[in-house]
Amino acid sequence: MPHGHRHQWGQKLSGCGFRLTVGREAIIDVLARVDKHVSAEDIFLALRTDHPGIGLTTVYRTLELLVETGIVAKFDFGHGRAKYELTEEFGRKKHHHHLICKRCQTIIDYSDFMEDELSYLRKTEKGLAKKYDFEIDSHVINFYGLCGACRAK
Amino acid sequence: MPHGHRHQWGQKLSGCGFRLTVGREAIIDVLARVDKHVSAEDIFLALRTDHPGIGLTTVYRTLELLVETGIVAKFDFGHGRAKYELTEEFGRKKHHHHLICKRCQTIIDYSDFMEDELSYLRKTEKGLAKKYDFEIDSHVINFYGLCGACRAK
DNA sequence: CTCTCTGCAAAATGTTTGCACACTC
DNA sequence: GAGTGTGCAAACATTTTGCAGAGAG
Repeated sequence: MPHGHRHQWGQKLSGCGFRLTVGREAIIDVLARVDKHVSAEDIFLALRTDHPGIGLTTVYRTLELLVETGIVAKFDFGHGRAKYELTEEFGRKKHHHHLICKRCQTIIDYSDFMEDELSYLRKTEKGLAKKYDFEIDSHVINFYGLCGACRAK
Repeated sequence: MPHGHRHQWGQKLSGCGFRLTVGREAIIDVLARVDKHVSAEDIFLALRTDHPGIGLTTVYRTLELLVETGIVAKFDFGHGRAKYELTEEFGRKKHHHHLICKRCQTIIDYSDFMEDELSYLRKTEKGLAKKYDFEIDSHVINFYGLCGACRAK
């Protein structure tokens, strides 16, 4: 099932003049398996079992490459470490946004209410692009607050 | 003119059991003067002339305190350093969002199109709060892309 | 006078870089 | 075989912490 995607990113990488290496494949595999935001270290640790040879440096360098080529998206939630996940085009996960608990720092991904978002975004992006001469290609929407568990305390 | 605000945050701080020190006042003054996102180091450097005694450590500790008490908002745009600015309640700046250039990392604040946003947010926040048992108190909306100058190159 | 706040230096954290060797194409 | 990719160690940048002394209430 993931083979369609695998070929996709393989083509993308070699199409951009980058080589398909064992390390890169393993890193993308981890991202595809976990299906949530992970840090570079998360990936590094996940690789320890099957690919103990891959160093943290390679993980960082590969992630940078994947972000450049649009295979991976990088997020910074302000908790000290960057998080990464496959983009909509290359992963299984559909477009989503974040609910971030200020206390326990849990991040909930949601894909609800996207119809409302769509109409708002279309108008806003169009207006902003025109007014500020800015070509918008992506957006991040985060809601901050307290999750139920933290409020209960 | 800034005195109304000054008293506001002074009361907030002492009300929370924190002391009003020269350093804290100077740091909030910088934030009030610059009226844009600044890093801890930006503040530290801005203080070098009038308050050379204030160390970077104090800036960090004060900012943490101000974020806790809701006087300052902390942003992380993923460019390595956190940025701070006075919250809507304590600063002159009204509610805004960000346009971030992926190439030159310029951040444009905009306050346009807020009417469209308001209706979208009201619906979405309400729906999310209910579905995920989450008490939302703030949000961040960032648009990423290329500014006119970078596109011209 | 008490207790918080502060500067300094050092530590901790996350990420990047230099270099020689390894592997892909 | 040519040239990109990699591991390791060291460098780097930002932020945090320990401690003794200074300052606010």
